[in-house]
Amino acid sequence: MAHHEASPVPTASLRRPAERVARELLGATLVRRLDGEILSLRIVETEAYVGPEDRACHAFAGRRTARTEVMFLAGGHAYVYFVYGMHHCLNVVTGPAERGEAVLIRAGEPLEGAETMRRLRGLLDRAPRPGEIAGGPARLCQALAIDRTLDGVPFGTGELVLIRGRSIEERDVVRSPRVGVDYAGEAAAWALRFSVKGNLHVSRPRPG
DNA sequence: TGCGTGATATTCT
DNA sequence: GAATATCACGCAG
Repeated sequence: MAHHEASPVPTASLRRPAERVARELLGATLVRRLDGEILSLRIVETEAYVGPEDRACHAFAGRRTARTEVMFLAGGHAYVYFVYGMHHCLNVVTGPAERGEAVLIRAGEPLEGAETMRRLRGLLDRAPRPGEIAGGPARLCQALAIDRTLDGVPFGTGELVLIRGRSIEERDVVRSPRVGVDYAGEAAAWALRFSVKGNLHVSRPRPG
């Protein structure tokens, strides 16, 4: 048993700007409670979607639809969307209510419940390589059984919890452009992808 | 390197 | 309403 109590990421800290939250969530632990079992992973890669002025953000220009509605809740809620006909992606809503910004959780390093995550990923028959379980936003959701039923749930009170981790040193943080947002004009070049330098669980394409 | 796959947003009638 | 374009991806090959 660890000496220090596991302390949740304070909700107030999630109500700050997405760029800052994305940086600070590196090294934090994402906990998923699934049928009483605890699955957890250490967050090693995130992306900030900074709000109305960000063309890559689903809530660009304040666009408010059935899908994006939870992005306008106050920071600290989960925003889960479905894309490409088969994939889910998990975001942490950030900022104050009505802003429409979020942080995409892109990759994690399995901690507790790795066996169950392997099963959920269909990788029980062989030894997965680093990053194969949760290296990528859709893989991470599959490994943690996250889908739209979790859209809008608050972090910290049930199925999803964020736990503070040892903070990542500045020299170990890599900033690079976000993945798959070439359509977003000048925003495509903004360095809002954060990852832990050299970590093998970070998704492709590798930053840098 | 292609492409599945279906929800979503946008643009028509 | 309906047609169409697009997509914050992953895997096969």
